[in-house]
Amino acid sequence: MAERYNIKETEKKWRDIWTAQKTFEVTEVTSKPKSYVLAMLPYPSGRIHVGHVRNYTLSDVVARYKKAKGFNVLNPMGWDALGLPAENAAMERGVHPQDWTYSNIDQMKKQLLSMGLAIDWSREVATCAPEYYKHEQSMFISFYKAGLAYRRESMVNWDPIENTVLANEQVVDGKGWRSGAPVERRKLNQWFFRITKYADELLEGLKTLDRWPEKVRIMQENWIGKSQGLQFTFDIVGRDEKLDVFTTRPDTLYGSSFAAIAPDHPLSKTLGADKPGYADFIKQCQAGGTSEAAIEQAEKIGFDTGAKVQHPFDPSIQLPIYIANFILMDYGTGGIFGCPGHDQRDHDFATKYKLPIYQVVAPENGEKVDIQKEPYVGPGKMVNSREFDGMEIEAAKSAAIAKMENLGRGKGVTQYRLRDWGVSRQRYWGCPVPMIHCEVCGIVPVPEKDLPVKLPYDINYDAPGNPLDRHPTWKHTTCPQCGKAATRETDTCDTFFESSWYFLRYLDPKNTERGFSDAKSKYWMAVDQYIGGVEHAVLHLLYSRFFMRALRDCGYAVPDEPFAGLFTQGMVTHATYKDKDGKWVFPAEVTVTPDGKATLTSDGSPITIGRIEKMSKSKKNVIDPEDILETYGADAARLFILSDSPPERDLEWTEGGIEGAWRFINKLDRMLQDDKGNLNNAAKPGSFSDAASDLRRKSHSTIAGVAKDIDNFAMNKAVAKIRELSNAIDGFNPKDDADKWALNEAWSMLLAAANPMIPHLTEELWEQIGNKTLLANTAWPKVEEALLASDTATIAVQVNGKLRATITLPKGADQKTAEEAAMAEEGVKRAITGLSVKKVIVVPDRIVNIVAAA
RNA sequence: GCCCCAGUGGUGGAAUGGUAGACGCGCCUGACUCAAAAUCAGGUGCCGCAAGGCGUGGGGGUUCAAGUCCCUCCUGGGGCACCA
Repeated sequence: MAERYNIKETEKKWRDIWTAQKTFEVTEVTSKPKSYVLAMLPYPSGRIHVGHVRNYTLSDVVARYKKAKGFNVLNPMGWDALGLPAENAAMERGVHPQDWTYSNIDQMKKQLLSMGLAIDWSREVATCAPEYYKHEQSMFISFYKAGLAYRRESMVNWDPIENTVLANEQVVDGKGWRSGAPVERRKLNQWFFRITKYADELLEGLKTLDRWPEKVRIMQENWIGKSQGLQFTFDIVGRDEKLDVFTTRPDTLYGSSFAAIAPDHPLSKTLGADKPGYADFIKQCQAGGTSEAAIEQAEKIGFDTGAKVQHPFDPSIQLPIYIANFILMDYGTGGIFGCPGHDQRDHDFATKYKLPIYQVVAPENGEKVDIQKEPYVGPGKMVNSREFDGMEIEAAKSAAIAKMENLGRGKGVTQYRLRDWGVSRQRYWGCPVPMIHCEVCGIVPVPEKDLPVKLPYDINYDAPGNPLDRHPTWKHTTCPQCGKAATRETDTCDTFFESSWYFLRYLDPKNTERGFSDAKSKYWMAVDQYIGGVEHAVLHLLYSRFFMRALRDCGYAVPDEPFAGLFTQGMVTHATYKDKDGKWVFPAEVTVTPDGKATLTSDGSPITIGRIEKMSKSKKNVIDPEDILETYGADAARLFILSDSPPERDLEWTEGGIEGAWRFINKLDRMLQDDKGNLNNAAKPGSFSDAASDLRRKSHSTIAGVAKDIDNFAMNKAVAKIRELSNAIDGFNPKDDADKWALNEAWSMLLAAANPMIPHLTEELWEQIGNKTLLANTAWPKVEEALLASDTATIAVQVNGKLRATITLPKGADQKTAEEAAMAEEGVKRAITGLSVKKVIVVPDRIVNIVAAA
């Protein structure tokens, strides 16, 4: 009996060898094609979770496979180390954010190392290091000089729990994305990045990203939110002021019955301030949007200013101007014209304030619509619209825009939903904005030679708000221009800043002069395969795309699109458990019997099994990867994660699944110990037995199939093919030297194909079958195409589309042969008894379908 | 409300319009064992003793042939949402 495979020792042995030999360290090699494989960098929370394991296993499979395929593969890792959790830990536990972060990095790195990842650790980056953020401060200044970073007073989303500003993207359903607290609106001076300058470029660029998931492209497209329409000017009756409005439905202009402006529109005060009830109304609008209930009810309210505008096409028509809470100041012009007949919101509003509702579009099929009851928003032709009558909607839009342009009152314009990216955070643990406020000179960038502006270490959290702002000395400095006393900007940057360019820093991590050299960027960029969670579909991925364009315009050599290929993995889920008191319980504390009953392991009390959900700390349905790696080893963990679900779908973590993977690891080792004496790696024999030929066909088709599956991210299918080959090897009994040669070939190919998934075991067995060089450095096996084609084909025989028999014929047998063989089958004869054959369809080597009827 | 995506055995999931259920989990039978675990051999979509019939969320359609294409409905998941 062979000694059982020692997972722990063997896995460590190979990791040490890879490290010692610097197997995965790379430099720019022009003789090979490059491949940049990148997993989204983790936040150093201190412990890896199963989602990380899935992410890095996927990127590792791709990296190892690409390396075998002859690519010069860069697969780096780093830490997204700035951010709020470190400060929360500081406040809760009195540790310093920096110390907390670095100790977390140490712990997490140990865990990652135990996964056996093919990472070039010499390029490791932590974004909280001044050596890192120095370069983004330099970029910030470049952006400022290029007009891409600017400061303005603006309404911000204020998170009252975290005491900080949130980006629009960080507000989910009116609540802070982390705290869950209802967001308030406050006015503050804030730094912004002018992402809107690239709105159209970012939209157009999506079309070139053919290796991105369709879903992510659609989400970004919606986020950018391009709409074409007409902007025009209303004259206000009896006043000099004008009202600009934007509409995507200029065709419905003759159906308008009111105009409306946002509560914070400049005209709001001008027209309304002296009217009774105005102040109350404005107060009511501001309340709306802060409280959760108000957001959900979202009732439309309006205030009649008493002022009127003239219809641009017919000054005799006068429309009342309302102030309405559903108009947004920061979209379009902050003003609209209302056409209640063909817009739901306008209809709601008109109904409430008893404004007239006119029909100007009629369905073409003559269907009657009751426009007073509900608006009609479908296709049709114009009615009650004078010169536009009879036109299709699209034609009427063009005609209305043309007419307005001729009148000199407006023009066709494009609007975007995308807003500039607010990057200011009133927080300590972030990259300091490298700016100085001087009473004389205004805002002055910190000179390049004074970078980085480092965070001070001696801070305290005794009071709420920003520790930088109340630090006794840090913010006091002198103006670089006039030399007078001045103060530093105390805002730090949104942490999405760091992750917008980290993949460039990996290319040149030791460069002290610039963030990265142009030459290295030209060699490695773009990232060939980026892998991470779909939760970053808009935020991180859009910011990174913006960053490339901004850097490009500041003279850096970067491609417009940072990520040529993107793969978004599914979540890892697990059943949830509650004890008899209704409290959540960790899976590790629960024993589940085969009949599906669960008890608390410690005292045998009953446990209720709940829904299968995304792993989350709050529901305790989490598995600690460290336990798994310790118990089953890295190979088993990796194999299980890859084998069950397609990577883009959710993966349910099950005890049975990980055990199955672990059994397979041990089985492979046992099989090899049995086969060891039966391998022949001498010269290739001239002929093979039928059984050996079958095995060889399986070996070669596995190599071809696994390659295709990995290329398509169908890792579960690749694993299935590897198991099939191992089953074929298991069932093969070599009888002569040629058989032994075929068996040796099968083992070599099995190990090569499985190496990206289970690198430790395959490396070990590779050595045991007599190889002197690392499998990690071995080229992907060459497929003998001739072997893939079998010389016979199994053909299905159907009668009226139902399977009645299968026949085996030589490949390429002609239609007549196939038809005759099919007709000779008992099952076929029986099925056509009493019927006459009308037609026979023969698809060579595939199917014969006999169409028969009475 | 709008926009995506997905519904296949007990279960995770396979299937260029051409033999539905590969591969795994679970389960059943057997071998080994005093016994159990591990391992090994075999079986396992449903109904039926069998012959056979029925089967990819429901209904309709295209086709010699539909899990796959088209229409429609249902269910689940995700994204966006006073965006004029």
